[in-house]
Amino acid sequence: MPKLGMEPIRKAALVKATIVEIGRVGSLDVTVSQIAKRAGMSSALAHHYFGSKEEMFLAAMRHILTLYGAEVRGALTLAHGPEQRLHAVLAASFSAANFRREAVGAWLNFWVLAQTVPEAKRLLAVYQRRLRSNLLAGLRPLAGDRAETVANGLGALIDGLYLREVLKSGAPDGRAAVATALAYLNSQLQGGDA
Amino acid sequence: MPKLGMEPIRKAALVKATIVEIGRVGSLDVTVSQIAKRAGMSSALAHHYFGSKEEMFLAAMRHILTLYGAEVRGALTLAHGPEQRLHAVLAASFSAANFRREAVGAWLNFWVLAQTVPEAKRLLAVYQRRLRSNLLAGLRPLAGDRAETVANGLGALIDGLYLREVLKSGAPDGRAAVATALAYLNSQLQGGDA
DNA sequence: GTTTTTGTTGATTGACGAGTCAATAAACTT
DNA sequence: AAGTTTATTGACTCGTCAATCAACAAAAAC
Repeated sequence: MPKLGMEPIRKAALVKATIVEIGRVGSLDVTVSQIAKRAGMSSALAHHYFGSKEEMFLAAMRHILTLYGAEVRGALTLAHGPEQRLHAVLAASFSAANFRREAVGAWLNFWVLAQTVPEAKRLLAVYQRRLRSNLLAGLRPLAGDRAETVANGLGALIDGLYLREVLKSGAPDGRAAVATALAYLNSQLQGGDA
Repeated sequence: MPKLGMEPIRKAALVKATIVEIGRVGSLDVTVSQIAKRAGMSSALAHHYFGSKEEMFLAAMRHILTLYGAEVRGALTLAHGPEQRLHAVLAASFSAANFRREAVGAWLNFWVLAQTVPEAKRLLAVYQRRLRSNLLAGLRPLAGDRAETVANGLGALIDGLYLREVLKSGAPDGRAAVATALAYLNSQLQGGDA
C-alpha cells in the first residue's frame, strides 16, 4: 500500500528518532535498527533514505541547530532594544527545550563528532557565527568598539554554563545560567577596558 | 621470561595507549585490540589487568585529571599573592599540554561518558570542585563575599573557552583564552555588583 | 496495460569486537 | 622438587551491526 510522498515523512521521523535514541543511550553508539524501530520502519528503509548512519547523524544535527535557531529568532521578534535582544538570546540558549535529554545528548555528542567529521565541524561553526552575530547586534549599541571582545567572552560563557548545567548532578537551572551571563554582561558594560 | 612486578608497568602503558587512541580516533570507538597493540601487548593481557574496556576508560580519565591537577599545583607553588595564583590556574587550564590531540579527545569524550557512567560523572565533579576551590582561594581576598559568584562564572568561562579553542578550525590559542578570562576577572573585581 | 517509479522489508553478507579459556613458561615459596 | 603465583598469548565463543539484495506491492506514466 505504498502511499506516495513518503520520503519527507520518513526522513523527518528518522531524524527525530535519531535524536531521541542518542539522548536515550547517551552516545553515538546507537544502531540503525534501534533508530528505525523507533521511527516505525525497517532498518533497510532507513538506509534507503539516508544511505548511511553518518548521514542520519548529520541530518539530526542540522535539525537540532535549526530548532535552536528558530527559538532564538522567535525570542528576538518580541524583544525591543539592545538589552532585551541580548536577554532574548540568553533565554533561548538556556531554555527548557535545550535541557531535555535529547538535546543534551545531541549537543555533547556533536561536539565529539565535530572532531573528526568535517561537515559536523562546519555546522557547529555556522551556529557559532550566528550566535556571535546575534550577540554583536545587541552589543554594538551598548559597548561600541568593545562589542567584539565582549561577544567572544559571552559566547564562550554561554557554552561553558550550558556544559556545567548539563553535567551537574541535580536538575539544570536555566535561570541561574542566565543570571550569571547577565552579571558578566553588566560588569563588562560598566567597567570599560578594566 | 616473566619478570615479576609487571602489573603497574603494563597498566601505565595501557592507560597511556588508551588516551592516545581516543585522541587518534576522536571518539570512544576504540577497540581493546588497538589499545593493547599500541601498548605492546595482547588484548587478552589488557583484559587480564583491567577486566573491561570501561575500566580502562575510567583509569585513563583518572590519569588525565591527575595530570591536570599536577600542572595546576605546580603552577601554584610558584605563584605569590591572589592575583598570581588566579593567573596560574588560568595558565595551567590553557596550557599547551591540554590542547594536545590526546587531551582534547579525552576531555570531550569524558563529558559524553559522564552522561551515562556514574563514576565518570563523579570524577568530573571532583575536578570541578578542585578548580572551584582553587579559584575561591584566590578570589576571596580580592572579591570578598562575591567570590563565590565570580568563581562560578569564571569556572564556566574556562570550560567554555576551552571548548571553543578546541573546536575552532585553526590552532588553539591558549594565550587569547587566558586574556579573555582575565578580562572577565578584572571587570568583575572592579565593577562590584553591577 | 505494460513499463517505470516509489515504498517496503526479510534475509543475508561480511566484518568486527569484547571477553573467556586453555596452555605455556618463568619466577617465587616451602 | 613440588606447588603456587604471576605473566602472557593464540584461539575461540558469541554476539552485534552496517550495508546490500532480492523480492513484492502499489501508484504513475506512457
